[in-house]
Amino acid sequence: MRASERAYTALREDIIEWRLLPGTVLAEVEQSERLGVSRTPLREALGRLTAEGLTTAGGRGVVVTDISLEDIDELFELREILEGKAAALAAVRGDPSIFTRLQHELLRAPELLSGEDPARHDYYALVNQLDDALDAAITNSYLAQAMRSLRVHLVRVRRLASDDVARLCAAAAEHAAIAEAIAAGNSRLAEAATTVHLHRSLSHIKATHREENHG
Amino acid sequence: MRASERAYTALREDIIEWRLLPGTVLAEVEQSERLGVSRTPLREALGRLTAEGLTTAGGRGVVVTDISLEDIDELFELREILEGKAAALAAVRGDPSIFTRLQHELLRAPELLSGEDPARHDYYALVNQLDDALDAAITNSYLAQAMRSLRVHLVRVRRLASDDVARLCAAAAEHAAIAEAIAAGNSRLAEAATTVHLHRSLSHIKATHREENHG
DNA sequence: ATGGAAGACAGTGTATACAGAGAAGGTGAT
DNA sequence: ATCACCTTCTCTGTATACACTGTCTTCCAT
Repeated sequence: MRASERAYTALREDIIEWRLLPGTVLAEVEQSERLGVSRTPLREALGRLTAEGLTTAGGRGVVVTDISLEDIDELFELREILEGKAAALAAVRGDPSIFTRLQHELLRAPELLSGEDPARHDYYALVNQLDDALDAAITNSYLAQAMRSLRVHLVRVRRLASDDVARLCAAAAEHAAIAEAIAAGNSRLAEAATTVHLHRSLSHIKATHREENHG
Repeated sequence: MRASERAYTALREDIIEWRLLPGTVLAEVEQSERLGVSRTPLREALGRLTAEGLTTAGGRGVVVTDISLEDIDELFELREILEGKAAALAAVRGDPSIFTRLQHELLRAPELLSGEDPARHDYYALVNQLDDALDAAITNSYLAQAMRSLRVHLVRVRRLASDDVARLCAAAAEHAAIAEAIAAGNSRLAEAATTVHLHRSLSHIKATHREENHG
């Protein structure tokens, strides 16, 4: 694996997992020594992170981007636009059998969550399958690219919320509803189901965020 | 100005103006010598171009991205999603007086086009003002960023179409209609006017593109 | 004549050295 | 004591040298 790739992956993980907090300055010599790569591949990694919006190159050095509550609102506003339309397009263009299968698997998600995996690996893999199926069904690389770039920030926000089993079960049911609507070819229902899901996710995130601030 | 910035700007111009055609391989040594910069800043420029989608880093070297007719359809599909919603949001959140002023200036656009500027500089500056006003009005940096990244590709496509005065006058009238709807606070009308405008633009581009292929 | 292997070459990926700019701290003068 | 200026240091931006990988060509053997 290339050194720049390693540096990029490591820094991205550190930012998403909130080990590198917003406002942290990523000095080139410091980070290159920490990650065991030279400055050149590190600069490439920082460039990619800045292009994704995880860092900003304003003035002196590269700084980890902050995510405020207003940012989360804006993030979900765009998410609703993109994913709502994507679900509608998938309902028209997608292969129903794929989404029917995903719907049934999502309805069995509570079984996955009762397992002892603290990282909920199987659960998130299943949700990623739905995302991938959406990307493939819409047959629009620009839209898919826009959604991919948003998901990076979303994962970062998600780490702020408490992933309790109750919410994840509810989210799986909402995902199943989206898959069902797509499989049925009902674009308006698919878009509506996506809107509902995103609003519930946002409410959950905000609620847990408020709790943390008051705790 | 930094060398990497110069290289980025020059390459970007060359790609947008179709001086570097799709499929061209941008070898590092070759381009660094041509642009008079070292390989290091050139690599940074290529990285930014690749992040924007103007080039791809697949396998051997960096290659200028191709734009097919299907790509244009996908591009405008996403554009309609983003700009339609942006117009609707601007109608709710924007300052009406700004868009009223832009509406009136756009209605006088035919005067600008009757001038002898072959680059239509004043005209495009006015259209850019509308884009900037939209960006500011929506108060959503993620949506604004998504639209900005699309506009790069749009400018590239626009260079394919013949910018005849008739079409530009019609486009100005359509822009004025969008501004009017935003100023009136009518979000549904603003979105509809945007949809109409984009469909007409797309039809025009496709028509001229067909002509060129048959000519 | 054809296939395979080896060497040369081209081109990227990485490291390091050097230069310039900006900030911080200290010192002198008022 | 405070302010201004100068020095110095640290950091980024750039250039260049080196290494490695993949490919193409050529030569030898069958």
